[in-house]
Amino acid sequence: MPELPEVEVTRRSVVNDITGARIQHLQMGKPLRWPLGIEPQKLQGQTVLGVRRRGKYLLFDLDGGLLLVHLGMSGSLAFFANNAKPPGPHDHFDLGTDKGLLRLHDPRRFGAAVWAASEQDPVAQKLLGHLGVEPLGPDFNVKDFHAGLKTRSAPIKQVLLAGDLVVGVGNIYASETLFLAGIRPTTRAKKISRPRAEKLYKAIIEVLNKALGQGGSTLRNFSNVRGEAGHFQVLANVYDRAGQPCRVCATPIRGLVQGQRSSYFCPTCQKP
DNA sequence: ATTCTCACCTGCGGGC
DNA sequence: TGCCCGCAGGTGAGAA
Repeated sequence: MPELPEVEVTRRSVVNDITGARIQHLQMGKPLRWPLGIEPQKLQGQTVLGVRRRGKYLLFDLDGGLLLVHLGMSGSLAFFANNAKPPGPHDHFDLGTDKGLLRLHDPRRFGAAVWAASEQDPVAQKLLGHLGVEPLGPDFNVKDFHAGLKTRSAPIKQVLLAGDLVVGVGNIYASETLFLAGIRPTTRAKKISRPRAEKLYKAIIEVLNKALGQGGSTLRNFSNVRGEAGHFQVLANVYDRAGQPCRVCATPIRGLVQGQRSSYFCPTCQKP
């Protein structure tokens, strides 16, 4: 489910609720992708200092360490200021605090909550160390982006998804940004010229910001911590629109599979 | 070093 | 109605 916009929407919707909260209890459900890595009771009494985002990870800064949360494919967070229901069969991580209960709901359990002493902790570095630049941050620039593309022979769609050049672009927004840039998903990254790299660079920023403004995309069940869905999906130009007419030129959108992930493109608007 | 494939897990929609 | 299949917003590990 969640790509950068959804994770950032989640962060923004929870940061005021959780910042300053003192952890009172922690309850785990079924195992998630990775173990928490600490005895849950050792988090009791710690205070949440803030919530940051790195790629698709949420970083809860505690006064005694760091809690990394990933939403996987089907995860979402909910915050209950009071009277939360008991955890359901897909609620696998409950963080009870004096300000309310933060709950990770994740049917497929590809998500995770991982404790690390700090960002330099090997546990954190294993997850964050290889991540590329933040596309909505000050370090994202055309020059470095194009230089990075030049070193990769893989199809551009898969380079975007890999997250080691630029983070946060997942399966929906990869197809959408490539449509906006007029580049086919199969185009080899190193073949992309500087002008086209610049179009793609701008498209990434534009698409992610637009999705943020729509509260993200809700295909099945994504919502922010107040249970509100996103609306970007209805604005998608190509994602999940195989066979439907391109919104620009009416050519039927094509679908294909790359690296076991579906891609979508307009054969007229997007050039190899 | 980079690229590719697999694995993890559950639910849902489509076709028969 | 019910079963089976394929597919779903991610990503680390291991192989090639």
